[in-house]
Amino acid sequence: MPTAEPPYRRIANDLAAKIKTGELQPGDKLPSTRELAEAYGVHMNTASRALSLLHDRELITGQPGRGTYVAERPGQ
Amino acid sequence: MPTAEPPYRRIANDLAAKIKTGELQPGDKLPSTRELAEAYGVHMNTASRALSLLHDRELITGQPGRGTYVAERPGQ
Amino acid sequence: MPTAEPPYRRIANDLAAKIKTGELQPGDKLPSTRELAEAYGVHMNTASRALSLLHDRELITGQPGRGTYVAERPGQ
Amino acid sequence: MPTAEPPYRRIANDLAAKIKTGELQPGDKLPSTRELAEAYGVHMNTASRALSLLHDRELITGQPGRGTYVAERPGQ
DNA sequence: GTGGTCTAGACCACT
DNA sequence: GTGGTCTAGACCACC
Repeated sequence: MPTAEPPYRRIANDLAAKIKTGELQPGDKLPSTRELAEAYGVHMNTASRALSLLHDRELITGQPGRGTYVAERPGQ
Repeated sequence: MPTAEPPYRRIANDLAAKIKTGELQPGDKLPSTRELAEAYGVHMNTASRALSLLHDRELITGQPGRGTYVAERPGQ
Repeated sequence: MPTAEPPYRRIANDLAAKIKTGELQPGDKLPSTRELAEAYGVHMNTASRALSLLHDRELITGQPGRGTYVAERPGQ
Repeated sequence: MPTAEPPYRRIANDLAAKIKTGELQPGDKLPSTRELAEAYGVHMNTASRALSLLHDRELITGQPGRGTYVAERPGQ
């Protein structure tokens, strides 16, 4: 059995999918780290890592503490 | 004698070792922050920081108010 | 109103954004822990924790007593 | 130009090389996180990550806080 | 009960 | 001066 997806990737991929399908539109505000942690039932550190990953992929922008938003050209 | 390991890391590594050796099994509940603090003779803050480190390493999971548990795939 | 982002994360993300946008360049010196604490109106501990997060993300480098600097390859 | 090696990998590889060449023998005690951080001029978080990597590769064993040691059969 | 966070003030080691 | 850590005590939200 292959290694399962780590939680932070699961969350990141979930959000990425919502962006891809248009459920989350460019410019939309994402939940805060704390809200994500509660929503997905994980530790704040895990939620933070998920957001960090999306930031790296340039799917989201902004200062997460002041509000994280879906990038205007997600995936460039 | 060179500078020693700080207590919060000592505690974190101690728990990590117990997970690695199987003394703590995936799904097992860890002692509460307060219990850990008492067991190691440190302040709650210090014990909390140790647990935070293990969260980062994805060795443990759990959310506030529900306790802390050994991750299902510790170390991925 | 849902629970907000904790200050130490807000500060960390704020600094991370400045690095990402280039407002803070690789090699630049960051404000000291004490300066950050004053600037954001928080305790030194809180500012220190924010910097620790950025260390984990490899966005900043430096050792005790020498100041903190933007990493050469922020975000790898 | 290819992405440079992140510091924590550089340190991990450095230690791994010392184990491979026999400069560090099975059973030898490794420096503490703090000592490693000082020796390599990096943050404690970075040194900690390097040790964690070696632990994952089973090159080292033990509870790092109580002392980390070169594994008896490094690389298995 | 649980974990998470903040302030306050102190100490240490290194530059 | 710098960053890193610890204690002490408090508060919050969720179960």
